[in-house]
Amino acid sequence: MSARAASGASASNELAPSTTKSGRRRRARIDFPSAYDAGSARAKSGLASARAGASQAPARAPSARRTPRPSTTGRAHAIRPGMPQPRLRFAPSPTGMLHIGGVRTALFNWLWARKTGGTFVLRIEDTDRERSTPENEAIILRDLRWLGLDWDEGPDTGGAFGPYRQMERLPLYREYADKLIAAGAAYRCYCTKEELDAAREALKKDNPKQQFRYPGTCRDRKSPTDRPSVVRLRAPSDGAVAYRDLVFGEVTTPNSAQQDVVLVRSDGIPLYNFGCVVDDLTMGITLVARGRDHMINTPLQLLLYTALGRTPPAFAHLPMMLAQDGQKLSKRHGAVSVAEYRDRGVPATALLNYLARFGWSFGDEEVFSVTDLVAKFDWERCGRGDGKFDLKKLGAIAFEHLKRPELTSDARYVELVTPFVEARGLEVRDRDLCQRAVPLIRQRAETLASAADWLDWVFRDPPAMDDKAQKKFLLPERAPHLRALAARLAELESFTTAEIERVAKAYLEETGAPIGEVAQPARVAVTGRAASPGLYEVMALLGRERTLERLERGAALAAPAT
RNA sequence: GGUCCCAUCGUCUAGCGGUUAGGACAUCGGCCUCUCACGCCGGUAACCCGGGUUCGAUUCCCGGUGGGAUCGCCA
Repeated sequence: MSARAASGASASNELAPSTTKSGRRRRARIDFPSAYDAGSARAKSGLASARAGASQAPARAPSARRTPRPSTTGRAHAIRPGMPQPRLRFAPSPTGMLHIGGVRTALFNWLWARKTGGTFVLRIEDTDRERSTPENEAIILRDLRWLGLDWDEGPDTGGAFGPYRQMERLPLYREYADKLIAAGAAYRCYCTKEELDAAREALKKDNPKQQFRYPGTCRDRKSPTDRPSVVRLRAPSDGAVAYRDLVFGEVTTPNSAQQDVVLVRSDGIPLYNFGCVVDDLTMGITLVARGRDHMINTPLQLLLYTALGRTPPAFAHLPMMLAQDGQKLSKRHGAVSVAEYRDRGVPATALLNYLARFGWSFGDEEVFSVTDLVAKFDWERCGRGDGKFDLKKLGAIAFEHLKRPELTSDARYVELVTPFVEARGLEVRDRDLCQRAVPLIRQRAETLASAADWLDWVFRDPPAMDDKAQKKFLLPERAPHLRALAARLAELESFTTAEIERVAKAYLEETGAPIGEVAQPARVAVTGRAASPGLYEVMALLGRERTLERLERGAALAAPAT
């Protein structure tokens, strides 16, 4: 890695060094009693019951948890004519930066939407009023745009299913909460948070290992009071919920694991699980793809769909992306915010490529353009094992994207690198010059920041002189070589790489000077560094005037006029 | 502790009953070479353990162990 860094000057333009860890995967499986999983017309499991509402899934799946292999023919998520247009969503909470775990989730949803011709919805889950801010929302939108993950419906673009911010949909939650209460699937609870917290603490003191469960105080309360109340789910205690995850296969959870969770706060604002269900329902979401950390919420949400008498969407959970030490990815474990990678010069396409390969694979292929990804993505190729984020691998992918013209054209490269060059206090006045320089540095930069460093001498006049390089190569006895070379180059008819090389070779042959005693000093004179693209290419790029000027200056530095 | 999930090189992964267990990153050699790179060649390196099923398990089943997720009027 260190090798690709600009050796001459600033060193750390590379992505951090690091280590990573393991992960594994396995085949996936799909379909669920969802109206949207097209495949086999799976029975809409006995939903619809209101009372203690809950689908009585095959209470306790016998054994066979690991579903067989997905049949090529009956893929629940297969694209087939006649099925409703897929509607996917990414529902970030504006409580912080957009981080790479979230981007991975957004990406998979986006890929599927784009691949199937479906719709990608951006929904802002801002019901945590303590932490949500408009600033964070703006940052999330900005970063998604930078990544190119465009949405068809969202808070800024609007759409037929809006509004797209949960705080603007409060009446809807109230309506659905009332439905649940009317159906007996939920009830008002007047217990205060303080009372419950106290009880929770008491239990913790008594029996730390036991899980606190709402005691059911208000479950059968007959007389409403004037006190503030929350809406609680009347959770069923027997039976089980089963669904077929597109990635994990069949998942069965006993209802005994459920609790009378709070659905709506006393101030009328819904909690995650409820708002999420109401929105996915009312926004017509057909497939919910999200991180595995949400897998625990799915059975409860399924219970809610059932209680509401509605068909749930299909679900796909993605394995977790952990930090290199196996811990949950967070600010404390390396960079997690998208903005950070962008600022470090990782091209968006490279970040997307890396993230797509995380939990998804396509044979032995490692490098994909976004177009490739859209064409090749498939839930079936998603793995199940959690993985660890590997900065080095991201760097390698970024390098490939920057190196290959088919992934980043010369013109595109110029666009991408310009801000980084300007950040160094330089001006890219001559775009054409920059574009001609790109081929010379492609195989040397892993990030755009590094690329800008490699380009420094192209735009800085005179070039910044590296002390060590100057001391080592611009020796007094080399000055004559530089002057002689300059003199010969001055005579050249066409100042091209081939001609320059011809003249240089001839000079070496005639004088018998070791190439190292001429080329290295010349390189330092012309670029200010001991490491650079090929000397002849560099000179041709700079042109005769600047080359001669720099050779003379180098000679002067080597043998100061006395 | 309850519930859910996972388990192939250091890392990301391929594998879908029979392979010398493949690729990529990383790492170690070498070649190429005007420097640095790129590239090329080669090396080290993995099926968590135990039972089944089977003529044959990395692959299927069960158990164990290990790891992760989650148990809030957060999302």
